Amino acid sequence: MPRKIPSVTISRLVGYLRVLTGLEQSGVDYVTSEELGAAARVSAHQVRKDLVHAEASGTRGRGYTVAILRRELSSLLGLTRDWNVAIVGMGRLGQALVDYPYFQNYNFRLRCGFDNDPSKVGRSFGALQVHDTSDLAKYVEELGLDIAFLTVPVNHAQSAADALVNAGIRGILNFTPTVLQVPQDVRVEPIDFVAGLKRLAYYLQPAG
Amino acid sequence: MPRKIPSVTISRLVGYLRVLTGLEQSGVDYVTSEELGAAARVSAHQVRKDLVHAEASGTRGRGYTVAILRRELSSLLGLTRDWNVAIVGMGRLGQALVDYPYFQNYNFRLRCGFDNDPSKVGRSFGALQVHDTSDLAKYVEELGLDIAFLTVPVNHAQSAADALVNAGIRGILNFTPTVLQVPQDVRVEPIDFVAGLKRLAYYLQPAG
DNA sequence: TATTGTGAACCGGTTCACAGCG
DNA sequence: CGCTGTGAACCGGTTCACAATA
Repeated sequence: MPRKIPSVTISRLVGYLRVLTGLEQSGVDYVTSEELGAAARVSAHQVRKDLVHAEASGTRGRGYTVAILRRELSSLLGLTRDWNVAIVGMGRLGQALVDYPYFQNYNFRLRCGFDNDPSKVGRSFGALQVHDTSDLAKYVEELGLDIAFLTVPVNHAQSAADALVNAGIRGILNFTPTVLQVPQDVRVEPIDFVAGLKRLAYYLQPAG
Repeated sequence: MPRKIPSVTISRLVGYLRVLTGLEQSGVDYVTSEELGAAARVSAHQVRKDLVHAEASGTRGRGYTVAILRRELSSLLGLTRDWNVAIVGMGRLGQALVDYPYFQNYNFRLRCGFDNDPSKVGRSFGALQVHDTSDLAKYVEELGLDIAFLTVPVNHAQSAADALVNAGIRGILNFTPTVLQVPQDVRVEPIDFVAGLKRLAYYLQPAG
């Protein structure tokens, strides 16, 4: 029974997993909470608490076994099964995401793109075929789409999100600078460049 | 004297600012904490506490004056002055950011790009000229660069960050899936697609 | 009367110190 | 002996109820 894990812990677990993947590729066998924390910029205390939360365990006196811990976190985070992904909005950003190289690992499968611009529908970008947004529900069914990258212009963001929800998509990676209004059973992860920039601006101020 | 504002509050203030900008463009004069909260998906209590933190104030019985509040938040967040921005790494993603339309508002000025690929140095993407990464310090000085978008391949991310820090950049919008190690006086805001996706995967699991 | 502003209570994550154990 | 695992203390943000006020 997976106890409730704080969302901020989930974020950090994602970070640890990345470090572990690197370590495993480098042939490292064991990590201590100290080392893992240094790489992820988190205290060793925090690392241990997080890992207990995740029901992962190490060896006292030696540390955590990289391979085992990596597998445990992968599984906890749901990264052992395939996830079918679509790009909604094939503008500049959507196109750039088509061959963004870091999705390949981790079983995220880019299945298709959507756009409502007739000049794009039917085309392909790289290996990715573009369908008409009005056929969303059909392809969600056909390809078993789980997740959408939302890369439409801001003013279409909410209506596109509504369409996604109606089509049965439950996970949205929201690249538009908006707060989407979605039902509770739909999860939105914001990827907000503009918000990030504004936060930077605040902290760069002399008195920030 | 600006008291210490929690970083999570800063993030929400950025959200309120966005809503306020929209409201002002729609010609709305007043907002209540209730309305502002609904739009930003935050409780009205929270909105009020945050705004007190930000030393912004409203009118009892009526709400907050949109124009005033917008100005107060803009100023608090450091968005009244210009910020000079460079793109470091002119790959697919860097190129897509060149004409990402939502930076234009808010006084963020894209000044130039950097790359170490000779075939890109000297070229322009849109209006953006690309310089050699080894000339970073020179252009930081010359153009008064404040902020860098880091869009290089992962394996170059840390060394590029080091170069940025040495050149005097104090704010980095980190688009690479890595945790950068930087001095305390440098601020990094992560924009991490892959981490976002992994979080989605976790929450989309049946028992997530 | 409607809505802000705030002190107090609450809650939950973080830190700490140390016990547990290989 | 070294490092994990954990109960307890701490701290800070969130929630709440209500007083203040336009």
